[in-house]
Amino acid sequence: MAFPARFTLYSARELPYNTCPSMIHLRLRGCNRSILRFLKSRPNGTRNISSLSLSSSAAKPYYITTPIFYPNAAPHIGHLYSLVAADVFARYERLRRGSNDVRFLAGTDEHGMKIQKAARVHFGQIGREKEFCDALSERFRDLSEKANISNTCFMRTTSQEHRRTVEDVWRRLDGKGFIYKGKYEGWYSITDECFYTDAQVTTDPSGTQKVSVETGAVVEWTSEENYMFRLSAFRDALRKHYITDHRSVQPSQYREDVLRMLGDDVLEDISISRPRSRLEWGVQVPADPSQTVYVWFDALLIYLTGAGYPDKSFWPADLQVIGKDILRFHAIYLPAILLGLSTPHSYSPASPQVPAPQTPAMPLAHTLLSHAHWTSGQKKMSKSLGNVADPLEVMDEWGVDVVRYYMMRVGGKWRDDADWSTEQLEKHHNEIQSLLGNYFLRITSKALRAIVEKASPDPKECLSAAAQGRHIPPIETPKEEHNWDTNTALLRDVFDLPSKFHACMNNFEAGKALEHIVEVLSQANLVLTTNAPWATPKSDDVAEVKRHANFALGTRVVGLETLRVVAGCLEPFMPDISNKVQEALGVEGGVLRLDAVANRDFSGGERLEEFWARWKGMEVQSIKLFGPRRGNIVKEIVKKRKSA
RNA sequence: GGCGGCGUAGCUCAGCUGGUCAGAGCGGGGAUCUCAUAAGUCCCAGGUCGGAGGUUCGAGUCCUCCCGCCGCCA
Repeated sequence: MAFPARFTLYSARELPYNTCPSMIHLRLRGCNRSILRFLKSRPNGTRNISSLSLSSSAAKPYYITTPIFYPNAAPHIGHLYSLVAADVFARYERLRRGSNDVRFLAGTDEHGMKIQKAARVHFGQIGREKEFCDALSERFRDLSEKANISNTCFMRTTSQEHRRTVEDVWRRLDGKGFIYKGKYEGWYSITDECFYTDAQVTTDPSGTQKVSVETGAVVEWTSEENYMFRLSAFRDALRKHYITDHRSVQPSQYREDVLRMLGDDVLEDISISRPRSRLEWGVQVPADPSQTVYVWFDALLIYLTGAGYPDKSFWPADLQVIGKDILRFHAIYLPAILLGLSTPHSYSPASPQVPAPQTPAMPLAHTLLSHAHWTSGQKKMSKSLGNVADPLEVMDEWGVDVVRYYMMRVGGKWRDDADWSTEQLEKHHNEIQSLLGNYFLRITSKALRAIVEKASPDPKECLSAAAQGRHIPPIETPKEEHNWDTNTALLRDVFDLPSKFHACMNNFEAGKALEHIVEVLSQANLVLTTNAPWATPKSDDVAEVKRHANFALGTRVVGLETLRVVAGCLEPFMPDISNKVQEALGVEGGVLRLDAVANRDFSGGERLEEFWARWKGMEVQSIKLFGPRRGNIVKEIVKKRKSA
């Protein structure tokens, strides 16, 4: 077990990682991909490592989270969407930092009534919830692996360490008076696991029972003792935070939604426990065996557990990707809890609003990225409508990267519900295949290479000439058939791409970032057609033939450079495709820092010059980047429609 | 019921503080080159910018009302 780097056990328990059955945290310093590869090659892969952090700098690692999924339902497109969105930013951050200093949490939310009930139905006996969850949770781990999500840990709310987090947070809040015992009354729905107010229930058509207006679930009037959390005490502090911090919630419309939620008359305290008699599958309230911590309180704290709580070296989260349906929990409840943990004061009725501390022990997450949902046929996906797409199947059929591309290209604006359809998926498959895959083949074709062999300059000269608007050899009035201006224009846009790309990603505009990439690729295809470097020279004159060969080489090298930069930017979105291109171009390791992607002045970029040099006479292998083009699905659908 | 948002070419949508704003992409139709294992390129959309009023020299762009969707809250 020779390890090329030092590692330290991160959890309190001194268990060697290779013998621990389930929960190990490793913190590896100064290590590289080979360790990850090594770990993944082990029989269990990374599965018995619940957290792995690679750290190479003193700065706080970037911490990004996805929602943790309730595993009772099968993985669907929405889960994949959250995962991919977070993965794009995780991978982007690695590129930007030029290191793997990113902690990326995914996981499952496993407590609660639904699971308890389902497990009992499944096994026909009680007490086997954990076993039940093990299987369910695995499906989400599979989804993440299949989709090439680069999460560094997969946390489950049923883990021991998480229980300790929940208990500790509870005690601290309780110690400061933010938790009190209250009587809770309302219309309770067992299926929805929540209480409704009078206005939220109605009598069902048969007139025999009350049901929830929203879900139609049967409700019954229930009264019980609960522990309450003083959410109301944090309203002012939260409002201030969201008014001041414009990056706090993205896209901005959701920040306005949050402010609206906080702007209502009063922020009600919320119930955070359930009688244990009804809910056993959950964390027991410290020092009160009759109550179980309510699931959402439990679940939200996973982000702290994932950050190593009570250790704070990863906290706060830099980015929390969530669906808009859980905005309230992440924008109000969790921050209120964090404020409660941070404040040095205890609750006092005399000053019911708790101010946010100057230097909070547990700061709020920097940014919440809230995304909309996927619909199908403009309707919510639901089992009853039978319009639920299976993400695993879809990835099998279309390829992981194509699905990722589609999701981010269409759903990368985050704010509007996007419609999922095979037609659209096919269109986007064809789009990227043509723009990138086909362009790659065009640039690397044998025919073009044959022409280029007669050229004299080296790739660096070509790029330098194109960048500066020169011709090789120099000429006063270039002929139309080999005018380098098109190359110059393309190269300028290629060099502009990374900064545009950075600007978008920095604003969490993934869709727009992809748009810029698509624009460059479109232009590249156009330039290639315009230049037609494969055309036979119009004159037999030796100098003309030579000039043409040079022009063809210039066009080809600018094309290769376009591919290199595009592939670099595309890496967060389509990691596999991107790496294929980068490997073919001779970009070592498939990793390229974005700040090194473009080197406008052609000086000091040693690495760049290295692979440019390599392109001289290099056989960049023509490879197929995508699966076969799909042309029939749309046509068939149209046919059906016409005949119907 | 309250608050907020949306309604622009067949589809998906751009249009910031009112004056080249009537657009892009896709689909569809036509043409064309041929380097491409998967093609590329060019041309073609006459949509009363949901409807009705109003402000203004001038409004998808501001105001009012109405219609239709969608969120959040009650």
